[in-house]
Amino acid sequence: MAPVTTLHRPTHRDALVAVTEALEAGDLCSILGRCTVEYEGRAESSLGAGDRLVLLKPDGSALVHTDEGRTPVNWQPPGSDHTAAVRDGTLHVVSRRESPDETLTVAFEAVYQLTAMDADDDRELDLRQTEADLQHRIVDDPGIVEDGFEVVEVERRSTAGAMDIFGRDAEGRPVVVELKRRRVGPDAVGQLSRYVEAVRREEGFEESEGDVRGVLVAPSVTPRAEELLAREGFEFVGVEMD
Amino acid sequence: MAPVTTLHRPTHRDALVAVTEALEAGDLCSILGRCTVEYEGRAESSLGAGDRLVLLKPDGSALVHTDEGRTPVNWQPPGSDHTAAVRDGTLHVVSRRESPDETLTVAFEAVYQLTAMDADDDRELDLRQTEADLQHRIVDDPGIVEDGFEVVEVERRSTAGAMDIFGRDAEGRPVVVELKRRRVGPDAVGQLSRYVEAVRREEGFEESEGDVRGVLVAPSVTPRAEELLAREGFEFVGVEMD
DNA sequence: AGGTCTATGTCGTTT
DNA sequence: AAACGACGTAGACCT
Repeated sequence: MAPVTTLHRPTHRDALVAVTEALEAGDLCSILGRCTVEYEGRAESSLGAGDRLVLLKPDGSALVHTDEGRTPVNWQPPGSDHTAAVRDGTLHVVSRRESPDETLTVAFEAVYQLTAMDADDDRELDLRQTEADLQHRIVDDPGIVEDGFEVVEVERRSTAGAMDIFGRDAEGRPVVVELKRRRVGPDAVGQLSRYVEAVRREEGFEESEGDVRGVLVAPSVTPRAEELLAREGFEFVGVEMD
Repeated sequence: MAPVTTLHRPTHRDALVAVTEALEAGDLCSILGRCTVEYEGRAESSLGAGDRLVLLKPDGSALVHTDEGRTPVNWQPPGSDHTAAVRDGTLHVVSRRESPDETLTVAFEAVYQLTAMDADDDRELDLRQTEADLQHRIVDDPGIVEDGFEVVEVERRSTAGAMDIFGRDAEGRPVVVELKRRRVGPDAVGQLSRYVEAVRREEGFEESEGDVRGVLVAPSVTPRAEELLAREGFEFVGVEMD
């Protein structure tokens, strides 16, 4: 039934009790208040006082959201330990993790509202039009790459890593296929290049079945990527994602 | 003073009024409730019913958070248009944007709590230990790269893009420096490689001042990246970020 | 609006 | 735990 308990403009001491209980209970805890934020870990940051929403999750995530942006100004990843304390009469929320050693400290001047929700949520997101979907489509219909193309192996491993699709063209030449769900830049060409080079090094293809081909399959290419493709002698095949 | 107004278990019609007013007023709006979520745009997704926190920001961002993860299950970037409506007696929140055309639809079976905050926040995040900081450090003290190194140009542009630092070594040979604030993988070597190639192509360095050198400056390198560096004849210089 | 790159990227998967 | 790559990446900066 998802009980939700709310405190309005609680004293810092009452807020402390409520946060502690919410963390104990495994509740999703949302705090609206005026706060400063310090972070130290992989990098470090300071944020002056402002009105923000702080979200503490039972999995150890912490998020500090301002009134702008999709991305939190500050955060802590899942697996962190949240603790609350009152120091100098003000509420402090600290989230720590080790490896890497990182600490997020939120100091509230004022707490406007504190809410704890016992969230009931067992549904998982069903996401379509991913790169994996494109891979499956090509396995089902290799002609998407080109006439006569055959899939030999998916996620074939090499010293350069796993390539999306390894196959053969109509003449039996080895083909490395790199997939992207969106318009590709220079980085994707670099990736394809590393795989093709690895296949060339690892197997004596040149003499037996012809040189290794590289094919990039994506909705479109940027100009710089196109130039790189041409320079490396690779090809591009356009696909729609829907 | 950040007025915060809260509704507890409002009717869907009352929730509609409150959301609409909050969006009008430019408030940060947080909704706790049981909902399903549909997304269609660059990809598409469905999410079954569960208890979540939905955050609507005055800049047009929308976030749907479950009780797990740093990343929202679903979202809409800043610049989207939020609208609310009651259909079949239940509250629907829709966030749309064009270019790309994307729609997020949140349908509430139940609203546990609805909060609007007139957030006052003009402070910006001060972030340290970024790549830009490393760049400044090297401009101030080029010896970090190597003895006798001189910075010629920062963000020098080439047909392959802007390189972090372009300089000369003690013998006057051209050096392309690529910076990373953390341990680097194969992609960074590819980047360096593209810049070095561009410089080689664009200028007749080989004959006049010797071959173009490539140096990767970062805290550390992964094995695959190290192998690539060696193969391309590039060098690595280790730095601490603190 | 599109291209390119950084990020405390995060997240999943595999070694 | 480290490595590697995908992500509806987001965000910044530049053309």
